[in-house]
Amino acid sequence: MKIASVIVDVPAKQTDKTFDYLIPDNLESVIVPGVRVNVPFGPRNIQGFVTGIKTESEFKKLKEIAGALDLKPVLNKELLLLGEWLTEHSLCYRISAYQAMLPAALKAKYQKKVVLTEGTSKEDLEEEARNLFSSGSEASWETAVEQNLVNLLKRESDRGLVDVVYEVKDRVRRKKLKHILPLGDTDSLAEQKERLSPQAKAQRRLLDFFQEHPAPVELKTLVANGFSQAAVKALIKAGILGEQDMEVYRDPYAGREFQRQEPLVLTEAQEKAIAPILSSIEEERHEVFLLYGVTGSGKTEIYLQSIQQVLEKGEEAIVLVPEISLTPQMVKRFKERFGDLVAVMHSGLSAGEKYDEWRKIQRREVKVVVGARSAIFAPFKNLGIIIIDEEHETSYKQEENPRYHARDVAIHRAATHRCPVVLGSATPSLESFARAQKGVYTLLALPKRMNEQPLPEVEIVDMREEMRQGNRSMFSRSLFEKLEDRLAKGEQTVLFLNKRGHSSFVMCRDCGYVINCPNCEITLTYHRYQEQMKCHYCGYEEPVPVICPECTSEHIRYFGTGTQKVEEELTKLLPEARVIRMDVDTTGKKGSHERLLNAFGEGAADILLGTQMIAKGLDFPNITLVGVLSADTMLHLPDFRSSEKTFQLLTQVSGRAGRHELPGEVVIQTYTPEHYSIELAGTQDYDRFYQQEMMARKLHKYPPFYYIALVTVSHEELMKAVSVTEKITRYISSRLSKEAVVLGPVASPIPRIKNRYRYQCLIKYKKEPELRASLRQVLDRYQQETAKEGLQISLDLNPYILM
DNA sequence: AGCACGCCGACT
DNA sequence: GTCGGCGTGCTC
Repeated sequence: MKIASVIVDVPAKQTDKTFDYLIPDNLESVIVPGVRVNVPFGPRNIQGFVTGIKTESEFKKLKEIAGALDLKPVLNKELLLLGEWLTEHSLCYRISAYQAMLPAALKAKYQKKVVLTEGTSKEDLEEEARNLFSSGSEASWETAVEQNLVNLLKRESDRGLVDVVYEVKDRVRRKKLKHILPLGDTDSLAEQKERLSPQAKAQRRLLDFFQEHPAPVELKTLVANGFSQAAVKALIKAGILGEQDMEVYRDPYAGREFQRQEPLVLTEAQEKAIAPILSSIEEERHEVFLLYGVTGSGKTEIYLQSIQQVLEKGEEAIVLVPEISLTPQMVKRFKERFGDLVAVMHSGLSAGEKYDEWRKIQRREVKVVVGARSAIFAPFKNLGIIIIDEEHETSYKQEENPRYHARDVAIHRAATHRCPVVLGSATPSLESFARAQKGVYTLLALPKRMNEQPLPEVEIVDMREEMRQGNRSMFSRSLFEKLEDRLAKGEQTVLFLNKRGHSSFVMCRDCGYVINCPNCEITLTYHRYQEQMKCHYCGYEEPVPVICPECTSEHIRYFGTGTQKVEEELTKLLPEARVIRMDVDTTGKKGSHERLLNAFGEGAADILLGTQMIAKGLDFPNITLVGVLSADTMLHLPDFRSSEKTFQLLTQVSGRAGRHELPGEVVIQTYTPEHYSIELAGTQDYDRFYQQEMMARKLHKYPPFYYIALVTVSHEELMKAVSVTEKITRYISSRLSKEAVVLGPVASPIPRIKNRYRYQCLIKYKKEPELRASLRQVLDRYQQETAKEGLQISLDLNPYILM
């Protein structure tokens, strides 16, 4: 008998290994590595992934696999290996790695139920237990617990009257639609038609139709074409037509017409940049390219034509974009070029839609996937290229287990497939640019905009000076004048602010009391719309205070500026201006993001006001002014990348202006105009910024000169968190070389979240082959306390958020 | 992670 | 003498 090795769906240290199961005869052909199975595990049934087949096991009392969930493996050989690599690389459990690689719809749902045993009727049970089974022979375990019947049921179970069963359910709902099809061939249809009663005109017409199209047709389509349901029903009853539920894909882009677009003629600069990529594709050589091109320099066309080449070779392509629902224009360009060969995967899709897109890939029905981070795991078999657009974006790093960076996964996969990776950006991450400088990546530069338009003129306004001149408004005089000017000319403006809500916090003017979250060490944010104070970390909400809780003063003031407040201010100052506001609050609903953007593109508003999310992708000819209300809000975050992020964001936002015929202008308002990331964003001088920032990183021993790893320990008791972090810090220090720097224990920048104290230890290192093993040791050492005493230890090799 | 098993104190 | 509390260790 054959034996399968299975990774079970229990994310825990002790179960992070394979378990062996016998393969029952009837499943022998189905059970291959990569299929999901149901297996008995202790007293319950759970899901697992088959990772290997063998004929012998050290374990003697093997159980049998209960069932297979797939007929075709959901993980191919490459992805199974990639999962192992990911486990090693990010120090997570293997099951977590595999689950991260699949759409959420393929995750198991568990249900615990009580069922009457065969031959038992509910009258046999004790009275209290009977009404539990009022609606049949089974009841959910949850309601049994609610009704306090657990003990009773245990007795009944001992008497053999009930059983407790564990059900593993697939979440997948394949969408099915009723289709109508002729049961006989065309000739028999003609025959049947003759036999119909002469009055049955409609039925005759229907048969005419099917004689011409002998394929299944959706009932809805028939009705839409003027056939009546009655006629269809009659023919089904007569046994001439049949109905069948057929699986269809949910298509998020259904009904959208994409006009076929042919490749554009490349500029000389583009030709020069694409040549090495094409030859790498041709020679099946793995190489990483950094495509460094200013906004509007035509990177996308290079992506498109590289993919074209890959498709001609019969291979496949993955394109990662930061968060695709944000860039409908990007999707459009891919669909226009490659039509139905494109699958799209992003967070705006429902679980079912994501699953359907994933299936198209699995069934080889598409050749290109355009998607956010997790699309890097697309189950293609012949990858010919991987493209990561806006390579510097932090959303490529997953901030929960497995904590992977899509760039690393991309390079790993591309190496196995011997194909190129193209990292594109106008403001590359320091890490990538440094690698390109060192020759690890190949640098391809597109220094000019395609239309030869100069980059927009940037004015940096010192808001301290405005204040001194008596301007207390949130708009500098210069920005306000320009706003009025655009309004008069009928041109559009984008105003950018990186904060949501109304005002960031509420403070008492008499005693200085600031309202904090009771569970987290963080100030509550005022949300005007719901008149609530909200915590962005734990979701805690409370009404806005009327009097100060500390000193009962009534002088409560709102500080900081949010998008809502700017909007109000705008309507006050420029009542005739039509404003569209875009932030998490107004784009929460599916599709609203795209709707708002389209409305702006069609000229439904003069001013687009928004947060981060409007920084990229929007490309409208009528935008001639971009205003950044406060450039320094993120500069002061406790994060060594804050300068880099500020520079990238400002450059990105500035690029929104004047992309077409009309020249653009940018106004950046700041309280620290002398800071190099703001000053150099003003002149759009990436190279000088790179030099400056590299010096700072070298000095403080940060990436790309050093790698970093972060250990965060959290516990309800402060002392426990501190002492564990201290022990860990000491242990790690003892295991590393003298070159490594171990900082800690220190309180996290957010020292308490959801009533848990947080301490951390930061490790900076260049080469420490022992580090991963040591960190695993740490997890092992504290495993019991993690399981029982509510201790949490999180490890992040290459963290992007140091909080 | 669940869950059973087992050992201890409080009770019909 | 039994019920139910939680600590311990296993799940192929």
